[in-house]
Order: sequence, then C-alpha cells, then structure tokens
Amino acid sequence: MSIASKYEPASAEAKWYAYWMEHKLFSSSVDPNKEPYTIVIPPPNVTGVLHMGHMLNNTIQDVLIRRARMQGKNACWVPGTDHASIATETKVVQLLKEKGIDKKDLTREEFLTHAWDWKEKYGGIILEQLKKLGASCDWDRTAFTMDPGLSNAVLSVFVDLHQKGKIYRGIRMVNWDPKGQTALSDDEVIMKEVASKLYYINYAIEGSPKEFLTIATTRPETIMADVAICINPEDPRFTRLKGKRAIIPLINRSIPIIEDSYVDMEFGTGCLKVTPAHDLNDYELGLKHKLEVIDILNDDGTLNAKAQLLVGEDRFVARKKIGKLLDEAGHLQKVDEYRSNVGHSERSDAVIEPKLSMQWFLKMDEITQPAFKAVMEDIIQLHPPKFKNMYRVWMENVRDWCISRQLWWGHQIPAYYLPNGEYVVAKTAEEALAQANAQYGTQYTLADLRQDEDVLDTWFSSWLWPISVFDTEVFTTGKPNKELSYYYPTNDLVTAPEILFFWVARMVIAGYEYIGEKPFKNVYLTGIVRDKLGRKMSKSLGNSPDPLELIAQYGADGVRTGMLFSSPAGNDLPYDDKLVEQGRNFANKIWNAFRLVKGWEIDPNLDGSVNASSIEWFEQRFQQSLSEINEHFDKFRISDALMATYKLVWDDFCAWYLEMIKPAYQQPIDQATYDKTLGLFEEILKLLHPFMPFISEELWHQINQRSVAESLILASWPESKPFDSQITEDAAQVFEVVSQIRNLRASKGMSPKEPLALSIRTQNPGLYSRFESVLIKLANLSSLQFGDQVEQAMSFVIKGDECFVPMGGSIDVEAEKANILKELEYTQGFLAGVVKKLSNERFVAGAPAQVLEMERKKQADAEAKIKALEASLAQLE
RNA sequence: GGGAGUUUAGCUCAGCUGGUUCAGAGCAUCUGCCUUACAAGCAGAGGGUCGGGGGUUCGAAUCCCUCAACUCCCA
Repeated sequence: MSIASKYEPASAEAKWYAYWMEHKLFSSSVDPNKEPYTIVIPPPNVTGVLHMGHMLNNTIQDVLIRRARMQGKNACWVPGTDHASIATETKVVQLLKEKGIDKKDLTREEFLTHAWDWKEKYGGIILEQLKKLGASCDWDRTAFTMDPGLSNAVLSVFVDLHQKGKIYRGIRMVNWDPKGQTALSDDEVIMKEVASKLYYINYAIEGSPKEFLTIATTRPETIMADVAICINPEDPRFTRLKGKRAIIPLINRSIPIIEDSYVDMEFGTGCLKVTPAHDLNDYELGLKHKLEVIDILNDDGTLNAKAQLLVGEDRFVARKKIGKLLDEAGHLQKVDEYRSNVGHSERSDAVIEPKLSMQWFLKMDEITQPAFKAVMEDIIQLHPPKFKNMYRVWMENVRDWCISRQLWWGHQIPAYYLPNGEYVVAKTAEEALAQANAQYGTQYTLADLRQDEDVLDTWFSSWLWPISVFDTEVFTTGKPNKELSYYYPTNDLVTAPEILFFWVARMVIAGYEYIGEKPFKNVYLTGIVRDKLGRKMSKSLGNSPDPLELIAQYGADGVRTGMLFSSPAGNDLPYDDKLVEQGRNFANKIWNAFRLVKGWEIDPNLDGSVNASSIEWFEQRFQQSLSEINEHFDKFRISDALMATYKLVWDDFCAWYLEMIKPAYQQPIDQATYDKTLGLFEEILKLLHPFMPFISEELWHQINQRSVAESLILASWPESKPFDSQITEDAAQVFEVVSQIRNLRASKGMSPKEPLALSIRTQNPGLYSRFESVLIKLANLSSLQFGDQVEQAMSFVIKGDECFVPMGGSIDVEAEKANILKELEYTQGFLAGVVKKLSNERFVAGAPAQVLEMERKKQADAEAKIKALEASLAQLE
C-alpha cells in the first residue's frame, strides 16, 4: 500500500480546480430545458482582501451552488466586484499621498486615471483568492459595478427615477465627514461614546445688563451660529425671560428667546441654544420657528468668516480656544466632565459634522411598498425568519435616501447645470444639451453645461446587481433579454445581516420597480465571524487569521467545513482554530477510510453473504441520513446538513459499517462486498462534495478512471428513497449491546482481545441473530446464545432484553450486586413516577390516548425490568 | 428614551404547533489504549433545577406575566 497515511490537500486542490476550470465545469448558459439555479455574489469591494467573513459567506454559496448543480439544475454563480466609492477613493488618495501627490492638485480626469490603474492592478485579488477556497463561480461572467454596461444601467435608472419625479434635489442636514469631505448616510455613521466637556456659558439678557441665563453645551465653538435661545414654556424658572432677547457672548449679537416644549427641563440648565446649521434637532426646531440659519463651518471642519472669531481654526482647536476666551471674558460659569455619544465616520473615523448641503435624494415612501409586501408575505423568505421583524421596522420608518456623495470615484451624477440656473438630467451631455435647448428655447453649447460634481452612492449601483449582471438595457427598454428572463429571479442570496437594509432591501425595491419581480427567493443571512473574545475580526485589531494561510495549513476542504461546523444562519461564528482542525481531521478520516478499502485484496471465491445484513443496514441508514440532510438543506440549515453528513461518514460508515465488513488482518474480501462498499463510498462522496469539493473529487477519480463528464462535480445527487427505520432501530440496539460489552471490558480492565460469551434473554432473538456475525466480530464474542439466566455472569438490560456475560470466577459479586441495586433503585423511582401519573384521574381523563398508551407501556417495561433485575440479584445471593 | 432579539452541559448551538426523538449534538474534559485505515486515531465515561420568580395546564425548556443580564436596530 503506497498511499500516504495523511491527506495532503495542496496538490489535489491545485489539480482539481485547474481541471474544473479547464473543462469549464462552472460555466452556465441559457438552456430552456434545464431549471436554472442562480446566485449572484455579494460583490466584495475592489479594495477588499479576503477575510474570514468572505470565507464563510462564499463557502455557503459554493455549497448551495454545488448541490444545485448535482441536482441537475443549471447552476449559475455570478461573481464580481463593487467599486466601493468611499473605500476605494480613500485608498487611492492615501496611496497618492505616499507618492507625494495631493488629490487637490489633480484634475478629476487625472485622479480617475490613477484610480483605474489601481483597480486594474489590485481589484481582482479577492476573486483570485476565492478560487483557492474552491468557489465554483462562472468566472466568464465576472462583473464590476463600474463596467460600461453596468454604469450605463445606473445612469438609466437615475434618469428614469428623475423623470418619475422620485429623485429630487434638496437642502438637507446631512452627516458630513470633514476628513473624507463627503456626506454619509445615517447607516455609515457609527455612534461612539466619548469623553467630552459640558460648558456652562452665560448669555446676558438684552436690556438688563446684570441679568443672564446659563446654557450648557458640548460645542461652545458654535455659539457664533446661534440664532435663538429656547426654553420650555412650562418651566417656572424662566417665566421672567419670555419675550426677551439674549446676547451671544464675545460677538454680542442679539437673538430671541423662544419657547418650545421640546426642551428637556431636566437636562443641563433647562435652556437650550438653537444652532440650526450645526445640529439636527436645532435645525428642525429652526424650521418650526422659522429661524435663520448661520453656517460657520467650512467643508473641512474649519471656521469660516461668518464665525467672526477664530476664522480658519479647526473646530476642535476652536472649541478649546473659545473656552478660554469665554473664561477670560467672564462668560464661562463652569465646565463639567461629560460622556456623550458622538457620530463617527465608518470609513475615516472622523467626527461627523451635521451640515446643511444640497444633495440628491430618492423618495422612498412609494417605491418601497412592493418590497415591503414581498417580505411580509414571504414571497421572499429571510433565513432565519427573525430578520423579518427587523426588516419590517426599517421599512415602516424608511427615510428618503440621500444618493449623492462628494467623491470622484463612482458614477458621476448625470445632471447638468445651465447658465440660466436650471438643470437638466440626461444620460449624456449631448442629450442634456438637446433637452435644455428644447425646454428653454436656448442656444447653449456643450461648453455651457456643467455636470454635477458628485457621484452616486455605491449602493445606488449595487441595488441593480441581480439585474444588471444579466441585462444592462432592461432599465430603458423594459424588455428583459434572454439571459435575464432565464436567470431572474435568482434563487438564493447569501449575505451579512448588517447590509440587510443598505443592500438587500434596496435590491428588492429595484427588482420590483424595474422587473416587477423579486430579485431572489431566499435570503440567507450569515453571522459575523468573531474571535474567541467575541470581537469582530478586523485588520486593525490584528485578530483575523489570514485565510490563505489557513487554507495552506488545513486545506480548503478543512477550512470550509471548519467554518460551517458552528455557524447556523444568523448566528455569529466565534472562530477558533479548533474548528478548521476538526475540518482537517474529517478530511483525513475520509482519506483513511479510502486507504482501508483500497488496500483490500479480493478473493473471488469468497462468499459475501455474511455481510448482507451489514450492507442492508447501511443502505437504510444512508437513506435515513439523506432525508435528514435534504431537509436541513431545504430549511437552509447548512451547519446541520454538514453535521448530519459528518456523523453519517464518521460514525455510521467508518466506525460501524467498515468495521462490520472489514476482513481479518491480511485476509481478502469477497467481490460482492467490495463492489458494494465502493458503491456506498461513492454515494458518500456525493454527499460530501458540496462541503469538501477537493478531496471528494480526488477520491472519486481514484476509485475509478472517469471522463470529464463523469466528474463528481457533475454527478447526480443521491436519489432519496423510502427506508425501513425498523432495521436502523434494530441495529442501534445491537450496537448498544456491543457498547455495553466494551464498557464491561473497560470497567473490568479486560483486554479487548479476550473473547467473551454472551447469552441474551429476549422475546425477539431474530433481531440479534440477524446481526450475529457482526455482534461476534465487534464485541469479540466466543459464542452467542439465547436463553435463560446464566450463573456467575455480569448482566445488563437493553430495552427489556437481558444480556448475560459469564465471567467465570472472576466476577466481583459485591460490585455486581451494587450495580444492580443502583439500577433497580432508579427503575423503581421511574416506575413510581409513571404510576403516580397514571393514577391521576385528571391525567387519564385529559391526556390523549396515544400518550396514555405510552405511559402504560413505560409502566410495563419498567415492571419487567425490575423483575429481571430482582432475579439477577437473587442469582447472586 | 423607543423597538427587536437572545439566555439550554466548560464552549458553540439543536430542541417545529405544550406529552418517548425530552433533556440532545459537536467540540472540550476525564479514563484506558501506538489494537497494521486513521494518535489528525480507537474504546469508554462524567457534565445541565433549560437565566431567577410567579402563573395557565392533568402535564411546561416549550404558552402567559414579571425581574435580571447580554446583543442589535432606531433616537
């Protein structure tokens, strides 16, 4: 036997991935005779490097797609990447900076040239890494959200929605990232608790120089933007101030004192400075009271001329300085330490500045309705379903979507401003010009048009992904092409719950808006991969293992199964090397099972009928597991499907079946059993393939020479057939006897090599005699008999059948008596419970017949067992 | 502050519409084995008042109330 005792994954992985690729076994094309099964990959950021989250996510997709392929479906997994405007632009800016180039010194075109260079160079890395994992994507379909076609689709949609009156321009308070110089959506803002200071500032009352009121604020640098003081009309402390005006310290501007019940009398000093330009709540209060807006900040977070003071200083520097100024001028009453929640940019980590700016918005109220309904009515199913609730809450409170971003990398907004102050929206400048001149009767030329500088939110392109990877024209034509008609709606989407709203919900919205049909049937939400301490894996923490390193160390199959062992849908995965180790061990187990079988010599003259019952048992057991596995898959319980497969292979096939049929050392096996066993092995490899594509394909070809078309990746998923659970139950009982005898040996310190005799008192000897040879082999028996009690024997009871193992003189009577007494005591207690239940009239009257019958059987069994135990005890006396 | 979710063995989780799948699985732990497929292994064992309390019911891990802890979303 020349096969290594340890499975070496590296060569098999390289070999079979190349083989699958070479023969285009991942590729899919429209075939009306086959049912399509489609998954679109959640496009990773082009800036991305494969991390553990991708590993989990893509393993699940690959499992689903490979199983579908084996089920004879036309499996199509579309890969691709997302241009990720903020992340990529940040990265490119950083890279240029390292080269001594400042983005400010570049034109838009120059910057984009650099960005594309970067994308061409690094943008595909993550997809290459996915190949190492075994991902069976149709790589010929690889898409990018800024491909010409997909970009065109984005612009079409923008123009269309604008025409429909759903896109509008408006001044809004946005989350401004002064570092990234862009507006962020609420969801891109992370609230963090930070230590800050609460400044108590005195504002003089106009007309009574000695009087003042005190305001508590964490942002003293914005007092120059104050437009009012607000008090609660119910607050008796401030009745005297009603209708008066206050003076802003340092700049001495007079502002009104207004009343609004919005003010929390408990917080701070009970009165509030109103600064509409720099606080969302103040902005709304300002709108309500028709107050002026004074914006004292530049885009980069420095103070502008309107501030009058500290012009050009950064907001945080200004905060410190103004504190000092106020103090020196005698306006600062005190400063308290304070903890508050402050929004930070998810990308740049800069403190978010609420800022008024002109942005583009998509009206969400109407467009979301079909998407809301689809999930509520389970037309689209979320797995696990607990996310349905979250989805509902979000959809019910959805706000208009701010779709503009102040960046260069992305889809530039197709809006063109005209010299007359108007603007037109069109896909190209030429179209815009024609439209403008027609609309306004003007004679403008292209040079008169100025395109909006901003780009669209990244999600504004990825929400079209399940459509635009197949058809980029449907948004204008309204007619799906062949590809889209065939592959859409896709089947399953696998993604993280954190982007349920960013992405998933919006794809559903776009799907209904443009195709009138859901984009997918099922959404499988994975958990977050965390480290042992429960922290999210991140580059900055350095707590994430390198996935490629892991694959090199444990094998792709080991890593895939390791990731899946402990990750039910929606649950976080606390990552531990132990998991992938278990995966690797599993691969090794399969490998060695194969070594065993391949190592057998065949003797054509041998009669294999002794193994018939073992084979029959395993076939039934296989079917039983298969139906469980299929059910798990259907319910998207991927971890459970894997665990059921794992147990079938390790416990049933390796630990029981192979041991049952294994010939004695260096003895040959009969032809029939050998052939059958290889056949069963093949069935097992099929079940393993979605989880462990490499080792399964490797062994598949080692079992037999096969053509490309006969590759395992294309093999048929085993057919589910009815099974006889009586056989598996009986076998379980026989196995229990084997375990008990092994246990007996272990507890007596006897060698497994020393044969024992077994006598069973049973109503049903056929059950045991059917597996007689198995019992003899696995329990190492010298004989098996049926009959009455045996003297000088150890005994145990299984399902009412008494088993006796004569031990000759070596039996420890006292210990055996103690054992039996313990068992007896327990059974008597058990019986008492059952009897009590049965003597309860209300139970007898209320419980269904089936339950009653069960209880009666329990009683009978317990009584029989007690009798048997007592007899054994008497025997020992 | 509003809403949702979670709490079952040391860890990660199953336990569907209350009753033999009812207290489970994998890993970890402990004991004994290098028994010629596999020590990345084999054989065996021990772990849980099902977060606390109360209620409904003949019967509750499962339904209701309440308290506690943790997580997430929104403000």
